[in-house]
Amino acid sequence: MTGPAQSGSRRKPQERALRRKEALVEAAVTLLGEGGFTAVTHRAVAERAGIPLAATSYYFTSRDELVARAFAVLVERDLRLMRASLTEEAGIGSLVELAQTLLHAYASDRGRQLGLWELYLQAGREPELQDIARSWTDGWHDIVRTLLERAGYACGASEVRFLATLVSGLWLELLVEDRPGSLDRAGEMVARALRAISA
Amino acid sequence: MTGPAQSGSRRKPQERALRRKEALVEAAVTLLGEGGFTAVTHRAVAERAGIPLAATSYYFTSRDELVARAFAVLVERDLRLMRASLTEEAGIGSLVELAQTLLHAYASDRGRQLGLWELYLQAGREPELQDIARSWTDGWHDIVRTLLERAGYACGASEVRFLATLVSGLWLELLVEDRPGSLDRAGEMVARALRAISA
DNA sequence: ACAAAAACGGTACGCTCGTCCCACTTTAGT
DNA sequence: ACTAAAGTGGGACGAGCGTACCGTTTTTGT
Repeated sequence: MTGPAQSGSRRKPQERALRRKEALVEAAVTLLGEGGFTAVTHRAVAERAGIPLAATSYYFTSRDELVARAFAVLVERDLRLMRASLTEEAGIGSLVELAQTLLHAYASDRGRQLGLWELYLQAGREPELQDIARSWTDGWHDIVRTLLERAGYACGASEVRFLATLVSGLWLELLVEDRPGSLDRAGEMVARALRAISA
Repeated sequence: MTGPAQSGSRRKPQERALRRKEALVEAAVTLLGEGGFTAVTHRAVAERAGIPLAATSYYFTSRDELVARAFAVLVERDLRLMRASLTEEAGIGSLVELAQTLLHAYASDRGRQLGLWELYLQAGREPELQDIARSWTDGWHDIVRTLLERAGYACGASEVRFLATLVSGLWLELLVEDRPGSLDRAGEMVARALRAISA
């Protein structure tokens, strides 16, 4: 029942337990990408992680907590991945190309991205997810900021928001309806936004 | 079981049946707004519509079909509402004010909007919903186009996409995380986008 | 060594879900 | 008037769900 693992701990948690808990979150993340929010069930997660069913209730007091944890991990990982591909390719080509690289990287991981947006949207209904959703937005804005700074653009908070929001919209539309030529048009729009900022 | 109501109909459907089917869709729309995608169950819909459970299976071959129908209705209604508030207020103030009016109207119907986006996102996984999702985007673009034309802006397909996508992103962010001052910042960004277009 | 706490895992409860079955009533074409 | 189709609705089935129970094993502080 109520797992004493994460509540009032009078002893330090064991190492294997931490690994198992991590494995559960990992399985939840995978399942979220494969089948969306509804696919993340206790049984599916347990089976995917190779761990008995009861363990999921032991490590997480509820399914919501497990989902929230998966959301947080997914956001963190997403931001890290974005930062990584950003530092790698900096200075190679134009910002537009970089944006396309980012968008392309996302398209290769469609299921995971859909799951992430799904959880983001869920945050609109469940206050417990709000903070994570905001941290995603904030992190993304930070990335856009450093990107603009590095390229020598003027970037107050307003400019950053402008570009970040546009790319988010672009990216979501690209993800849901993948129409032919969307990528090119996306690049075109980013270019237009950059012109608007530099002016 | 398999309802012969919508398949090979050798007789014309009865009027009461049509009303009931409509009532079911209406209930589904409401429930979607209240509790999101997962709240639209056969039982909940039937109860809300004041109709026995079995009827939901009679009129719709599956839950997915019911949800898809609700999605279509929601999109159509949403576009109509937007067009309406658009013709009403045209010429009153600036485009920025108009955008704020639109965004404000949406905020007043938060649950419904969240449900709509939820279904839009779901379209990324279920091909049956793709067409509806695209018709939403297309309809929205049309609205932005007439809006721009009326205000005397140059509006090729590129300009329309630019503004429409930006506002979509704005709008979603406003909906999920409602941070203080978001509305003002949204107006600011729309103004910037319009400057970018007119230039 | 020994208790206490943590970890473990098989199992079961209670519930809700989508869907189906089937007997019944109403409607409409002839 | 008759008959076949359409409509109706109570009930049930099987599956999957979140979660709790509880005896067992392992770890840990003393």
